[in-house]
Amino acid sequence: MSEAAARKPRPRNAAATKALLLEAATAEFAEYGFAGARIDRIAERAGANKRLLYVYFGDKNQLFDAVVQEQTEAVLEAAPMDEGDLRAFAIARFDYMLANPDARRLAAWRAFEQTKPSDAERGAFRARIEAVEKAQRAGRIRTDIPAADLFAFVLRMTESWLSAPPALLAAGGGDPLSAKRIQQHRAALEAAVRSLVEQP
Amino acid sequence: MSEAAARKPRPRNAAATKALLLEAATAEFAEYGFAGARIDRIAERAGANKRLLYVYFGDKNQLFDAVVQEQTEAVLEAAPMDEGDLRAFAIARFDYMLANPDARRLAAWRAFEQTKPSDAERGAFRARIEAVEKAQRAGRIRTDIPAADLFAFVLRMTESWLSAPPALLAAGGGDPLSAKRIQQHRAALEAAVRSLVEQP
DNA sequence: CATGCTTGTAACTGTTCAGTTAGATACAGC
DNA sequence: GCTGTATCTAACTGAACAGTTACAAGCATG
Repeated sequence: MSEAAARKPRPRNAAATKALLLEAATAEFAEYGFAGARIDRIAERAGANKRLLYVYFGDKNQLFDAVVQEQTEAVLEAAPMDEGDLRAFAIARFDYMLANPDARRLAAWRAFEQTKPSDAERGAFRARIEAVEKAQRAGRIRTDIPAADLFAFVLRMTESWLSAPPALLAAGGGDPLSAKRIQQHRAALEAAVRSLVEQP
Repeated sequence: MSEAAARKPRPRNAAATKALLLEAATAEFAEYGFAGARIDRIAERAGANKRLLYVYFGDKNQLFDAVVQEQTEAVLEAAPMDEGDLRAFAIARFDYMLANPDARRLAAWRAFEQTKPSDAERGAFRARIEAVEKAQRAGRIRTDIPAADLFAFVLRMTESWLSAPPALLAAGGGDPLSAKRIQQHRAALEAAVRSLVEQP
């Protein structure tokens, strides 16, 4: 019993433990991707026992799905697109990605891992494309490029700097991620999207 | 000896075997990423013995470096940028990525991987940025967006459709990767880059 | 204060993996 | 043909990994 007394079991709180595990998993998957992520490391990050991970989430795949779903919803909510305003959408998405590096990296990983998209995610994209189409019909933005293509361009442009190849960032002078440089790029993004979407 | 006769050892050709292994490794890393790639599967793909992989390339990390370096050089060569012509660059890069899915996936991987970029790669990016700056000074393209930012936008736009989130491609109607749709997007890319780079 | 369900832990298991060992076969120079 | 070196192979090894087992302790309800 001398040993047992030395242990310090964590206070019992299922919801809090589950949230800690999800948070730890988010960081782990963002850092290493799905294949590179380690279950033991996630449990350690969360300060929880590995077993609980299986109790709460099933297996590694389901845990990854849970992380992806939460992050996807957060990004979609953070960057809405009212009235097909691609410029506002781009800036909102850029700001969110700037504030949430894990979300940025998970988005990149997900593009790579090619998992089947959920109906909800597909629906969210469809709604955005339709909003762009509506703006086209209203004559607010150019019509010579299909709405889906226009949206795809803008989507990628929001990540152009923050997820640029390291070699590209290193090629320029100065610190590419200083607050000042980031603000400069943010202004560039706004100007670029404006030029891209306006009637030619 | 009865068994030995049944085996069919491959003809001896070090250079050919090495090339086969590199090709197989490229496909494997493109498909699964670094952590997901399997050494045994690479050897099997190449129809060569695993041991040779260690003889020719060292270990998994060095093999990955060899693949990345080869692919990086190929992409840089396929999409040059003469006179800071971003439009021609974008189309050339798009066409190359269209014809080389492995290169596309490896580029996506490299974009967010944290490894230190090589001097050669950094130099290649620097040369491209300088070409854009030169075009700016010559008054051929807009100057209100820094050359590096402009280049980063165009770089990403070349991958917007081919590496779009699956949910986005699935949201549109029809087959997003049919030859006809691809050509439509190619034209959209050309128009988009033109609008983006011209003097506002 | 007993019973049963929830939350937690440590130690274990079977498998898969990168990397190694020991040795066989082709081929070039003598 | 004999010998040494380069090329190739199958079988092995130790570590790492996802997932499991067996059990302990808290906590609510009678």
